[in-house]
Amino acid sequence: MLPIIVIVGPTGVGKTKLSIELAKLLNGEIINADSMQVYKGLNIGTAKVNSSEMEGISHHLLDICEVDANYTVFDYQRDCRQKIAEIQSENKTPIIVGGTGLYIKAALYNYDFKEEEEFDPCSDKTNAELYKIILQADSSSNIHPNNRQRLVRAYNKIINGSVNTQKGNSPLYNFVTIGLTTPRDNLYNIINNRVDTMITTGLIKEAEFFYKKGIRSKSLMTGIGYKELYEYFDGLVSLDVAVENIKHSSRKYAKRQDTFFKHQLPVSWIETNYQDFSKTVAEAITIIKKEKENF
RNA sequence: GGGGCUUUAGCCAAGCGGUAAGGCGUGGGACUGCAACUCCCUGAGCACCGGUUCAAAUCCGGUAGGCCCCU
Repeated sequence: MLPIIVIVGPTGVGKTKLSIELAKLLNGEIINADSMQVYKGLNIGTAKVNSSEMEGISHHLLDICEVDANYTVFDYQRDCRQKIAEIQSENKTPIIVGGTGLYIKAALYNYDFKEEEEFDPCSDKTNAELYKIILQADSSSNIHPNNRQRLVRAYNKIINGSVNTQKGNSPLYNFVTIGLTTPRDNLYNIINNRVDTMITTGLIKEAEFFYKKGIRSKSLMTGIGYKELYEYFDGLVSLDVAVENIKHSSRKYAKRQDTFFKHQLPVSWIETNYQDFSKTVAEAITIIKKEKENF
């Protein structure tokens, strides 16, 4: 049996295309690992695969919740593990594809999440106070004292009785991680052009549909492409500025993805060959075969 | 031809005699519940030449570029 195949890389490098080619060659089924593509209706802005591009390959964890749902890593970990089990029980190869590093890592490694009863936003505590409490509970914590979001999270873990003294770095599955990459300037060009294309192919309408319904859920207010257009609809910026902001957010996002994958996952990198994509596929196959021997 | 204003990092910009704020971008990094999130780190010696002063981006003179007004 083949190991699980994981395909990562910044937005726009060709992960989707590679995943489908590999699925065809390796009897695979694809599991989405993109935190925004789980939402129904966010299609253009998230560059979601459409049914004709799927070429008959089964895709999982796409469109599994409404835009106003509050889907998190906790849910993803559970759902992804379940899909892995299902696919493997049919003797097929799970191919996890996506840009959300945390989701992938939480699914594949021993990350422990517990169902939590209450969430304390800590509005009565300063960062310094939270930091102090966290250090007392876990002296190895490396959360920065300015990172309120993480401090509040860690504090809640403590009051829920699940102190993270252990770093989750033990993989629970056999898997190969293939990272697609391309030089930074090229990536930025691709991103900029892709945003222009999204705009001309209906991103504004897609976002406006939810805006008019008055929906300001997490997905729309944090998803790149949507949050910037909401500012435009709100009359805060011009359309041109909004589009520039989308490009800018996308570039920064791609950079953060690079950093995460480079340091948080055991990635074998391949530079995408845009002239002859079959060479990219062949390289991926070579890596997978080599890994298979090691198992 | 005459007069006034202006010139600080890739961009915006503070500084008004005592040894260059800040923002943006860029690059690097962190990462167990908003992760397309959140957070951290990262640069110049002040257009050029000369002068005054213990000390000049800051004052004076000249040169060059920019902006504006007059003839």
